[in-house]
Parts: sequence; structure tokens; C-alpha cells
Amino acid sequence: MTVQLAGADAFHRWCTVADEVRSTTKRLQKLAALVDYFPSLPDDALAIAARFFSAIVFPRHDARTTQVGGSILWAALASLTGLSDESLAEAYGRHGDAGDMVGDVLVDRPASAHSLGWIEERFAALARATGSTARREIVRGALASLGGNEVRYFAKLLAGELRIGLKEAQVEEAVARTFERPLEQVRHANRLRGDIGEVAILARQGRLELVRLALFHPIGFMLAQPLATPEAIVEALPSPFVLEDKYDGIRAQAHVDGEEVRLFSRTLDDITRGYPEVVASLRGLGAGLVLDGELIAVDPVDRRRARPFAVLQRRLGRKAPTPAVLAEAPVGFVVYDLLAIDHELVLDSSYEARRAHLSSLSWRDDSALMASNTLAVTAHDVETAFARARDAGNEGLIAKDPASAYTPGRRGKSWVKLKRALATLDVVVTGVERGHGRRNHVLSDYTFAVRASEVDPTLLNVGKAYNGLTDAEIATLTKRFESITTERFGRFHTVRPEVVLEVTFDIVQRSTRHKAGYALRFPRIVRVRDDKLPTEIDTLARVRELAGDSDPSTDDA
DNA sequence: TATGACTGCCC
DNA sequence: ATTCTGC
DNA sequence: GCAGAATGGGCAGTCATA
Repeated sequence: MTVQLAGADAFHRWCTVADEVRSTTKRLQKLAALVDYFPSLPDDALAIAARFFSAIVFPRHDARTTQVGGSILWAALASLTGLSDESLAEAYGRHGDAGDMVGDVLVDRPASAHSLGWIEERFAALARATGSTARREIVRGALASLGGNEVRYFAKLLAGELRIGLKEAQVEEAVARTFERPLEQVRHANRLRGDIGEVAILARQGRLELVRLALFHPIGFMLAQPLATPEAIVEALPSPFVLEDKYDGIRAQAHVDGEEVRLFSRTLDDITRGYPEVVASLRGLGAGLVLDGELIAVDPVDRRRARPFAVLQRRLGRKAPTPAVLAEAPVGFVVYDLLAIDHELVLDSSYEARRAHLSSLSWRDDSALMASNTLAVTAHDVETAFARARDAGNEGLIAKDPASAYTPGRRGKSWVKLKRALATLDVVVTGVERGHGRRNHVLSDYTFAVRASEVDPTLLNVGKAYNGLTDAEIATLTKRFESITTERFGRFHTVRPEVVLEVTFDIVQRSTRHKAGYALRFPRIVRVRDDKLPTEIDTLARVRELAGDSDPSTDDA
């Protein structure tokens, strides 16, 4: 039975529940807080509350964004309170979180009567607004009229993360429990609809089973679990298993119905306009199709061959690619799965059955083509295929259980990925920064350098890394970095270059970001090298070599 | 008109 | 994207 | 084993400002 209280949809009530969630690390207790709260809400507020607990301000499939980040929030807060940058920085320093800074500065304001709907309307107003000045004024106005705890969560929602130990998967669980529906049904409906808010209402109404495939409305993607070695893959999958190359591109889902085609990204955004050659190639491929694959920059000579991700990146995010860009960086779509055919979902069919459907389509040209695959049994098979994939310019391998269903959202072990770090570098830390959130009080983010050459000890920054070390190691290093700090600029410390780290990464790319002229993709820390001196670290020549840049002597001018 | 800060979204 | 941590 | 937290590098688009 739904009990509706006066003011049940008040935002300050939502904030109280969020505090309750935040106050415990126990999942069951977090769920209980939501399960107590949800029934009291009318439908429209229930949808908003469910989205907000997932740190989502608009339905996922909704293209709107607030275009508000830390900078606009900061400016709005400064304008409202008249506080200096220094005082605001101090408040930020107490929490390491934008929302908690706002809550700190605007403490003691009485709760407002604003509803969840009112808050949602403010986000909508931000999405409609043009220019950062207008957005700052909207944020300022909202902060001015909200209570102390409400401003905290309003800001956290703007920042896109709550940091209360709750994410969308737990909200799905809470919806299932609240309305006594099977969790799998709730998850499935959410994967199909892409809006936990709508799903919460359907769960209450007992209408989840009515959720069907709606073509041109994106479905959640199936993800692969990373494994480090071929042996681990052999162990994780039944034998024989399927191997496909892992392309370094953009994951995309294509919906095709006759001449109509639409492309969606992993975040369920509509990216159709950016890839006209792929759209043209998919037209007329079939009726009621949903395809899963990778958009890649293709080699114009051998169109089955992918070019580096950096080439594709010039196409990424473009609203309307110019003819020049289309010619310079042609894109292809490598399709490896089929989720629907003739308007029927086939997620529960086996990989093999889905691939059979794919094969039955008449692929017309090479801007959209089927990914090839092979069968493997042993670790040696995997090793051989991995080497071949790398030779073909691809990132690594995806191994799949041929009998497995397509399970969106879950990083199960029926799809497993094998990548390999390019190499490791020994580097010295030149600067460190305080972290955010639970790392607010430690120095957790390290900028590091290599030596200019064997004879030139000049240090050239080449990257920044924050992960790979345990909390205990970070705590130890924090003390050490405090003791060798030479200068402070806000949260940043310059340190004496003494601490040597071994770092790893996927690739090295040319970059203007760091002094070395190169940057690392996916940098992470392997270990602290207390056995090494700063004079023993790697040099720029080594970085160049890893980047694949030829003869360094020719371009040192 | 050119440049750079900010934001979002790809990996 | 990757990695570590708490449950 | 899952879910959550913290955070790298780079490009396009938009707008404020020099």
C-alpha cells in the first residue's frame, strides 16, 4: 500500500535518506533506507528519487547535460557568499568534495519546501541555458533558496557523483525489494529502457514484464572481465572457446530497420551523426536489427585493418564531420554480436546462435563488416592469437564462451579480455597532489619524470598516476613526500626528486601536455623502487623508443 | 578574430 | 579506461 | 566475486575574454 505523506516529495527528505545511506558501510542497511523511503513517494517523485540516488539527473538515454562543473559551481558559490577563493579553497580542503564544501559554507540554512520536481526543473533549466554566466546565475539562485543539507546534495548531483557508497546497481536492488519484484526483471527492464526512474514506476505498477525492445532506444552493453594471462583465460572458460581481436575503437550499438539506422555509444548517447559512412553501409541490412561492435578508424588501403585510436579520436564527439575529416579518417564498424533480429531480442540465445544470425545478413561493403573469430583450447592457442592480433594493430583479445547469453551490464566471466602493458618505466616523482573524497588527507596523485638523457640529468615530466598502490603504501609515501616538499601551491606540492617508481601503461603517445613531449595511456604504478636512485631512472630516449618514434638524433632541435 | 577555460565523453 | 578495498 | 571509489590523457564544442 502506498502511503502518501504531505510533502513526501520534498527534496530535504531525499537528502535525509541520502545521509542515512552515507552513514553506514553495510549494503543491507543502505538498501533498507531506500526501501523505507520509496513507497511514500508519488510516481513522478519516485522516478526522480531513483535517478538521483543513481547520481543521474536526466534519464540515461536523454541527451541533455547541465554543462555545470566545478568551475561554475565555485563561481556561483563565491558570488552568493562573497567568500574569497582562499576561504573556499580552505572549505574544499576540509572535505575534498565539492558538495561537502558547499554544505560546509552554506551550513545552518533551514530546510526548504522545494520538491524533487523543483530540483529536476532546475537541472532542466541549466540544460536549456546558454552560456556559463546564465548557468552560474541559475546555480546561484538554487543554492540561495535551498537548505543546508540540500545544497550539499544539489552540488553533488551537479558534480555527477554522490560518494555515499551507492550506485545504480544498488538502486535497482532497492526498487526490486520495495515493490517485491524479481531483481533480474528490474535489471532487465533497466537495461532495455535506460532509465531507472521509469523502471521504478513500472515496478510499482507491476508492469515490468511489459518492457519490450524498442528499436532506436539503446540497450545496455555486455562487458568483458580483464584477465592477465592466457592460462587464466583457459581456466575461466569452457573448452573450446571463441577468440576475437579486441579492437581499439569506440564501442557502439547499431539499430537498423530497413533504411533507418541509428548508432549509440556505451553511455547510450546517440552518436549517429558522427559516422555517416557507417550509417550508409548499414542501410537496408535488415529489419528490426540491433548490432554490437566497435567503430574503428580504418586503414584506407586495407580496410580490415584498424588505425590507432588517436586517429579515431578526431572523429569522436564531432557533431557533423567535414568532408576533409571524413576523407582523412574514414571509419568502419566491426560487428561482433547481434542482440535483436526481426524486432525480437535474442539476448538469451547462445553466442553461436547470435553469430549465425549475423552471418545470415548480406554485408554489402567494408564500412560495416563482421568481426572474424577462431576457436581455441590451450593457452598456446591464446598466445598465438594474441601475437597475431597485435601484429594486426589491435589491442589484444576477447575470449567468449560460445554457449553464453548476452548479459548487459554485468562484467561476468563469459566474456574475458586479455591486454598487455607495453612495458614499464622507472621514473622519479617531481610533484604530488592531495586526493579527493576519501583520499582528501593523503598525497595520492604523483607527477613523474624521466631524465633528458644519460648525460643530461634534467628531469622531464612524462605523466601522472594515482593507482596501483595500496592505501597503506599511499599513507607511507604521504609522510615521505611531506618531508621532502619544497613548495606548495594549494593542493599541489613540489617535492625533491628522490622517490623512484616503476610505472606501467598501455601505450606512449606524443603529447604537449608534459615537458617530455610524450604522455602515457592508462598509467598505473607497479611499485616503489627503493632499490633505485633517481640517477638510475629511464631516459627520454627510452620513452621515444616505446612511442615508436624513429631516430631521436634527428629531431632534438 | 583568435585563444583559452570549461565541460562532456571516448578510451 | 585500471586498480584497490570492504562486504 | 561484486560494487564502489578515485582518477589518467585527449579531442570537439561552446562561450568568455583578450
